[in-house]
Amino acid sequence: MTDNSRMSRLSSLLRRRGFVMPSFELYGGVSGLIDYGPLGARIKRKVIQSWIDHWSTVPNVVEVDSPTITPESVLVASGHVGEFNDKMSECQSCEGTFRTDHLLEGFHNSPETLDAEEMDRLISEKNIKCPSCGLASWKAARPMNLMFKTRIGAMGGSRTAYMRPETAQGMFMSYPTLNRHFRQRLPFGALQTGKGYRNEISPRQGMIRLREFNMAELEYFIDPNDPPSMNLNRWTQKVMMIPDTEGPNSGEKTVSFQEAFDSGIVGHPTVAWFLAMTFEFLTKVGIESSKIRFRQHEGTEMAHYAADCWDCELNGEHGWVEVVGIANRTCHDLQSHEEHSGSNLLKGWRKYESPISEKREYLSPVGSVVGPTFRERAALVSEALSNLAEIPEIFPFSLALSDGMSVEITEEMVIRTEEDSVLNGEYFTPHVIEPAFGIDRIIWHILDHNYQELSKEGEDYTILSLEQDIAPYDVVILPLFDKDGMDIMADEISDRIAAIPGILWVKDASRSIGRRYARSDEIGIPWAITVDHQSLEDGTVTVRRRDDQAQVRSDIDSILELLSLGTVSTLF
RNA sequence: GCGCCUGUAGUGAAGGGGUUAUCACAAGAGGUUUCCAACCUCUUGUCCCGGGUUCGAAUCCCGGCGGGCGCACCA
Repeated sequence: MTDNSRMSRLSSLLRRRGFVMPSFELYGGVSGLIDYGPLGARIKRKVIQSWIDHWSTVPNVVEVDSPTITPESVLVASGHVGEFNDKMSECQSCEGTFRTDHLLEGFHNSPETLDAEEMDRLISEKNIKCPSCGLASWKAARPMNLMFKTRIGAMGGSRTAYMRPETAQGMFMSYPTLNRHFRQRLPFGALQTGKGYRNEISPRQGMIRLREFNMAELEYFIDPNDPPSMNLNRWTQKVMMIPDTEGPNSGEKTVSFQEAFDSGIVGHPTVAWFLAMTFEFLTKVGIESSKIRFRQHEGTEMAHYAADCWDCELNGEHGWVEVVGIANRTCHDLQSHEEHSGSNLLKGWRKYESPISEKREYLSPVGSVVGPTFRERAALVSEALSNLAEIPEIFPFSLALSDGMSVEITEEMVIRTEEDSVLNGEYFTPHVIEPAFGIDRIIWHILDHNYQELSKEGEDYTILSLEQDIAPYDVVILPLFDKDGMDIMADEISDRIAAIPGILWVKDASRSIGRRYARSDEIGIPWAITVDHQSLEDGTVTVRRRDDQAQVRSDIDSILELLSLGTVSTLF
């Protein structure tokens, strides 16, 4: 089948030149898994490095690294196991698929607690009909588990585990370490890049829906009473924002980040700041700003952990695609981990502006009287005494215990005590603002937005106008002819470039010079150094700029210096 | 997961129950050439996998795997 679309030409290029290709093709391939080839792997590494550098400019952000294999208990607490174990029922006549517990709503108090067999029995007992075609013939309910399950330990004592569906849980696990590292002072954040896994029902669209994918996430822990904000005027561009259509600001807006926050489109100052930071990052790595928009989640599409979420979407050959989610996860994760683990290390400390001193009066039980009088219930009496809101003036009085009984307290059972307490602050569970980036999707859009199909002297011509920081090579070395000493000089220059840290080069000496320029333009090498006859005489070479094919001649020493500084463009 | 379409060198395609599967581009070696895919010679390399039908299957049939689109799903 002939497919002449721009997307298929771009995909062919990516495969042909070694950017990305299907994995395990020797054995037929596996859908949802891709390889980055020699050029793609370079780009991926550079994008991730740019991402780390970008977010590391935020004060109090550090990098961590945690395992991809995650014990089940962690993901039970985070809610992923529950969310992932939904049963699905499929209609036999129209093939509509629905969550089984949703079908059973109204027929059972807590349908989500039933197992698959009970669900199926209930479905047939109640003669539940398909919402789309109205018939009642269902296939057996099946669990839809989108996590890859595995076991830690080979033999009987092994524990159930899953490949992580997000890197975030690793950062929550590190919270006590981070809190200590930052000396208990919020806000602070941890970032992590790495693989995440989702056993998608039907991966599609090349690099867009993968089963194993590269994520980059930042968990920024804040005091909800004092959320950090930034001067948003640093970013002047206007961007498209689509607030929740059910919310008060519905309708597409084109606003600056400052305007978005001032007008309440984005309600949270830290979220607004992160939207702007996200925009800045994407444009820095070569995403076209006109193809960026932010869309707020509807209440119904919100993840189980989020109170508010903005997606950053990019427009490309696949339409608008979500590439970043900026979620206010509130205290959901830390609180849930606190409850499930019983740890008390997942708190933040909020110091009061001035200490609160409190004079408190209470009745202290006299053990030698209370003990013998109430025996095994003495502890309940002590507890009830310390919980008394007001101290009775008249004895004896009746004291209600937590077991529902009351006892009579006489004067000699207690001593009236006064205590001065000073409260300097309080513990609370920090909130988390999380920007989560899908690196593969971003890479696809970098390639898409920079893939230029041009015409040069009547012929098709392709340039990949990658940013210098993202390009797979910084420079290509081209001897005009591979002889007469030009070959030797090219090798000498290559050796000197190889000694510059962080600069990647490639030499190409085969076929005509025009063809070699075309080859390097096609894979996005920003600069070409050409050694010609004049080079042999005076030590100068030409530098060619990929994007407009302009050439300047300069001596090799200054070119190498500019290359190491990343300022070759000042030559033009 | 369902339905429709689909799978031939690195890429894009043509063909097709019968000797050795075709073309372009790309790639490698050599030649030529004083800066933008030129040209000449030579070279490498392909029918997704498994089963069936058949004297014979890359071709027909079935299944699997992969890809595209639609439906469903999508933290």
